[in-house]
Amino acid sequence: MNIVFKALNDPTRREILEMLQERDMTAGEIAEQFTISFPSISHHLDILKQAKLVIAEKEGQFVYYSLNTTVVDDIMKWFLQFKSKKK
Amino acid sequence: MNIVFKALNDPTRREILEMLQERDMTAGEIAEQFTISFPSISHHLDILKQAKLVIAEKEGQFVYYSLNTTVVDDIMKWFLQFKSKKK
DNA sequence: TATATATTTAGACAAATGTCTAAATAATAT
DNA sequence: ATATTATTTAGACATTTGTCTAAATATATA
Repeated sequence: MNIVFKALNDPTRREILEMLQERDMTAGEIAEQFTISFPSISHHLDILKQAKLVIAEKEGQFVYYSLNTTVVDDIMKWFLQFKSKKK
Repeated sequence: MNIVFKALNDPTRREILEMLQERDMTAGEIAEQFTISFPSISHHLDILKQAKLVIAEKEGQFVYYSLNTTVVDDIMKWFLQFKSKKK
């Protein structure tokens, strides 16, 4: 859980997640959308991967990234505890 | 939104939120539950307050902290975008 | 007024984070 | 085989973060 919140605590990484919600993309396609360097984006992707928020699949020389929504479900469950209490 | 994810990115602060989900507590009561110093807890409470995740109300010499669930709702909405897409 | 209690503020410091450039790895094309 | 393209790894560096102790502020009590 810690690692997931850590991964979400960066605007670039959250934007990557939003992009991947639209369609799967290669590392290069993702990096093109930002002004920061390719290695920095690669590092962000690694953090998202560690948190299992994204899945990476190699196809030839490209690496396709896609969203892993099951972890999003887990986070949602954590937040739901704050809704259950009757006021 | 940035400030909220930042506030959530710490296990102590998340634990404070879970404690406040049970009942309102004073800064001192909260601090007692942890091994870290009072000033550190005070700092954590300040970050939660900045994110509007908690509300602080002074009563005499005590400061009561309570959960602000409306911000939790906003976060949930952000996560919901990842559920809407049909696969 | 002086003292005790509750909490925050200030300043220091080590560890973690986000960024960069340069180099390495891997696959494809000439 | 060599060059090109896609991506990651390594190392450096400035900024941010979480923690601490000491001091300050605010309220209540003797």
